[in-house]
Amino acid sequence: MYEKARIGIDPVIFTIHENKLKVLLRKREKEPFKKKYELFGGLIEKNENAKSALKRKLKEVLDTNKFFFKQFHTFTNPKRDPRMRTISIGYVALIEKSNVKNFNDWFDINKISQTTNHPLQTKLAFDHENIIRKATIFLKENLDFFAKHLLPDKFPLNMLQSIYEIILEEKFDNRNFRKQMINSFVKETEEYEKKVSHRPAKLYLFNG
Amino acid sequence: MYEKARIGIDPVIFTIHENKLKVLLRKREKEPFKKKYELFGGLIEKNENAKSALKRKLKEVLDTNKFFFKQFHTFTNPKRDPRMRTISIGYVALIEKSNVKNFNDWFDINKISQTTNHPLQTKLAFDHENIIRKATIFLKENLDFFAKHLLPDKFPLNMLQSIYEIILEEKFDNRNFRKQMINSFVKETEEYEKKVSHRPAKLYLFNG
DNA sequence: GCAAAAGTGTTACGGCTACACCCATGG
DNA sequence: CCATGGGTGTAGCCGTAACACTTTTGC
Repeated sequence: MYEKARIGIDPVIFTIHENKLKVLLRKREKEPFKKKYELFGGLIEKNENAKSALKRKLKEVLDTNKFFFKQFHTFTNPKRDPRMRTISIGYVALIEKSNVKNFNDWFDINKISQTTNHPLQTKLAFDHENIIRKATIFLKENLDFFAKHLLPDKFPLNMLQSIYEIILEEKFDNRNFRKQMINSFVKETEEYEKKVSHRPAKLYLFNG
Repeated sequence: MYEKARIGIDPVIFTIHENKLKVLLRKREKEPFKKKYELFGGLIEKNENAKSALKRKLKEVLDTNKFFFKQFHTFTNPKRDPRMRTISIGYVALIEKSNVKNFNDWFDINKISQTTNHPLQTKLAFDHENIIRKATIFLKENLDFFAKHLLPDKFPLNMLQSIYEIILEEKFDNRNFRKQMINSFVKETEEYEKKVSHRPAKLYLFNG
């Protein structure tokens, strides 16, 4: 016989800060998983679809409407929440760092997943470590489409390169990287960086 | 306040038959959407995850365990089922045609989506036309990984090429196609096609 | 004038595209 | 011997990779 379930949404919220890929987490104050870290999830309400629930939750958590998100996988293990059957729709969410109010609760992705080797002693609540792992893979696979949401409208090409290098954990040749981006995704503006104590960079825009 | 929902799984089951990409559908016998066609969906039961529910359902519908499937999107519109709130996890499922028992209920994908231009008069129940459309896009985008599940273990290269051509609706140069596949996905065997009234093709296998 | 980061051009290589004819088998 | 589909090689082009020095600004 079928069983009804609560429908959760779990956004894995990423930003780039201090040259690290970071995820927003909070510490649980109640059981289960008291004092473990978790994603800022929520539940879908009556007459609401997942997208609206997600927007509502992100607005509440981030205190802005300036974010991007995309669904990547739905998690349905019947024991994933020990209290009550709850499935969760996983989203990747991206916010540009100048829209972030404070960086207290943001964690370096590489500091989180280093616990992966200790399956019995995970730092994270529920299946959230798994959700974050899958979200990170999804982010890497789709970086060409997602990178713009981690940048201001106008940005120096080297900032774009550094986002690729941080997320893909790989260095790129500066000349080749510029050529590729100009050929496919970005175009130059007439503006320049300001107030930097070195040669100011030309600013670029994403096409389309 | 949150609302519990039924959790459905909706596999879009594809095969290649008579040089067409076909989807398995059934005609509804009851309201709502009586006499419209629908996917062979199901509901997740107690203590069951989506993957098990899907396997159970596919086994029942296809009368075999020889199929492949992959989750691609979850549909959550609160009005998608007029009877009761039901979200649905969409899967692409693939079956090789020699494992199909009969082809009565299989529909050419291009005959289904030609109704897309008439939004007020869809042939399909619920949001299943939308689910099929998204599944088809997902199949196209991932064909390099999925093609093997539409073929027998050992197959002629030209059969692989025809699968690419049917699904992507695009012709490929035979020499170039062979070189690419041999370089990346397949290797030859020592076996040949049998009982064909022309030069028998060498059979190939997927790597790994 | 020094520190810091921006910006730029060329060559070599490899992969991709375009293209047309011969081969093996059954009937 | 004919019909049917299987199978093959090469040359040109294009994109990618490798590589190091000059420029602009603030201080």
